Amino acid sequence: MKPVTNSSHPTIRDVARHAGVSPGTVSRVLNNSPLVKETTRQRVWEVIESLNYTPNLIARRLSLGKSLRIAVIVPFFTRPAEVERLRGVVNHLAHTQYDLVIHNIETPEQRATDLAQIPYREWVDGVLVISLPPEEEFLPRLKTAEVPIVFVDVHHPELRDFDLVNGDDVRGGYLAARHLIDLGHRRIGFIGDLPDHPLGFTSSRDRFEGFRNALAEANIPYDSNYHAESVHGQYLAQMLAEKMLTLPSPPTAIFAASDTQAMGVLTAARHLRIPVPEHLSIIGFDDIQVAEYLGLTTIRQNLYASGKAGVELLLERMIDPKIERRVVEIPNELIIRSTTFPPNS
Amino acid sequence: MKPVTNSSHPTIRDVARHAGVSPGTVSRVLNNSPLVKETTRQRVWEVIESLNYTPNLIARRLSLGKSLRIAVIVPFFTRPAEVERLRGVVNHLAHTQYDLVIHNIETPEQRATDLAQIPYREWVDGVLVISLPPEEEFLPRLKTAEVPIVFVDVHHPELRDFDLVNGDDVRGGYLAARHLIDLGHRRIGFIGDLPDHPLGFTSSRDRFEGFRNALAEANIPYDSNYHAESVHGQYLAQMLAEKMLTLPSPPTAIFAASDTQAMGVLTAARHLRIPVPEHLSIIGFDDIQVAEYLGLTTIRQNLYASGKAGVELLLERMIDPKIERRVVEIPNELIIRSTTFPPNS
DNA sequence: GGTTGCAATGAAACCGGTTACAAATTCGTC
DNA sequence: GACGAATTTGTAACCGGTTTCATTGCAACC
Repeated sequence: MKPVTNSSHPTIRDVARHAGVSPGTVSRVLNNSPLVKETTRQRVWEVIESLNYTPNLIARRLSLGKSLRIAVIVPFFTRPAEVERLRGVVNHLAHTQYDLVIHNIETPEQRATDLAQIPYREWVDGVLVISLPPEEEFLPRLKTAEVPIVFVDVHHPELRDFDLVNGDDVRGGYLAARHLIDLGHRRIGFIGDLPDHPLGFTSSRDRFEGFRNALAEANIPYDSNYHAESVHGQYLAQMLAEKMLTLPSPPTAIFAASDTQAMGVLTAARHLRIPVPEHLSIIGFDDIQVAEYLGLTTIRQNLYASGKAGVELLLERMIDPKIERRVVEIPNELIIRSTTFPPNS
Repeated sequence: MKPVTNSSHPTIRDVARHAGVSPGTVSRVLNNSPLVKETTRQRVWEVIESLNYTPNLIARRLSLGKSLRIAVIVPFFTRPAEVERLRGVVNHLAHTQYDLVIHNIETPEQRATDLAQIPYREWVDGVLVISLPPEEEFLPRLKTAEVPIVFVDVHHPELRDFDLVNGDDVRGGYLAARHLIDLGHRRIGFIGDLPDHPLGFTSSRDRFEGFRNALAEANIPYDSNYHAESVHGQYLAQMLAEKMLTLPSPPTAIFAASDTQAMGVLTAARHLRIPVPEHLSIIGFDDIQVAEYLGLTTIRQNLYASGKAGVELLLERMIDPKIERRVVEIPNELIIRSTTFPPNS
């Protein structure tokens, strides 16, 4: 046994030398191969512990041809809803050997760069795309990517071949409108995002679709005065709401396509001194954390569960790429709090 | 020139073969070495592009002995304040060749595992520890770690050897109290976290210290009735506030050690029908996103800047480990909104 | 024309694991 | 005690880059 002269970290060959075996045997011990005699296994473990040896993951990756890493591509990851999804991802991944690399996307250019580079075996073993519809031109490349890709919260007709985790925005919008209709409202406003977001988000549009379905079902005609859209944000929603609420015949209820926008509507009502919910009912979407504090009636998406489900699908597909394609639906839920009430007739 | 028979990704040797040069030369071209003739460089680039070659980062890491990766260790990364810091980190890192791996910590055990394993050269090239004081027993190990470590928002006397990025919680607490005192308040309550948090957070304690300093400076005696602490959370803060506000001589103003807790105080006031700010002033800390919506007076920490500064320090130290140790202070700022007002005497 | 010197390139070792294959050891049986 | 089979171990190639060192090619100079 030579003394340890190496000041840096010991390698598998150091361990082998000290234990009087070959590097291959040490590798087998580390990987719990059954092909090692019990006494040898113990001797090797003793040396490993006495040397404080830890395997070099990078070498391991190279030799295995795997990166042991998963990328998640997510827009505006500081938004409350995305954070909650990410929490599901991170916590589930903590129990595995995989690392998580987060790619934050805020512009279409960033998305193009990342979607183009990521799906190569050398970089990551799997990709989770959250809330980010791919551009048409990238679809062929994604379909032939060498690593599995799972989409979470992405509604796009061309994703028929991928594993998906989705909430049903159309149904969520339906639930919201239905709730207002059931309370007796007939003049119901909608405030959402612009339908042509540069990153192609569809949730607002889909929620509106469900909203319209519910209205149609109840024979309430569509009134374009009660329909307003703008770039996502609380303040702009407030502006739209103030305009809508000062119409000659204002709505008695407003469905906002997100809780953030619902907060804008709440502010507008406060400004105009319209009592909520007595004279104006407001319902949001997402159930972000502050919604409970505000007593905001909303549609809850189980965001944590959607992140977790996404990782699970991805890990399973990484193990066996041939399993049948699956679609997980995360149900929406109506959370009734104190901003909705029957109209005062 | 042989045809491309290899279905998988081309390697540096494929490029070399097609360009009629050696792998070493291709590597030099890729790394912009000046030791390559211009004509050769062009020929190699042409082949690289025609083959759609991209270097295998893992092999590169192994060969360079670097992981090209940075770890950030952060507790409860879904909390609004941490998210905002992370945004500073992620966005700044996007321009570099480094990847980010996030380790979410929610228990002391997790912290122990991660702090013990991470600082080895094989795993990461640098570590950013956010809001997480190390346990005493780990300090020696951190001091002899092989990779640079930068602490952000960690106040601990034993970190004299590390680069630090900190807000001044004591001063922030002072600013908050000072504001209330300047408005004329004399009966001022404090609601914060328990001083002995399992993860050792110190911010609430420090903010209280600044608070007491301001009181002492104004000759306001300390009254333990006006001092309450509990586990972090909105609801528990509400309970404490309700108790404090039903004292025979309740405070006219309350400083909450976080905006989350300030929201609990707001709820308490609403329950007890105490008008804010006319009969009760409330000031928080952090300036989380919803604070603006609520009109909450608070102390703003520039969280984005602190995350960004942390990465900058880390990257600089990774380039040159011998540079002088630095401490960056992120100033706090009093944001006056509509929950503070002179007491009605 | 023969050196000298420098720029450009190639060959091969190396990073630290994994693994196919060959070799050695152990075991059971006759 | 010898034999074959089963078990265990060693050897060496390999993953795909980087880099040291040796070598080549070419121009400049005497």
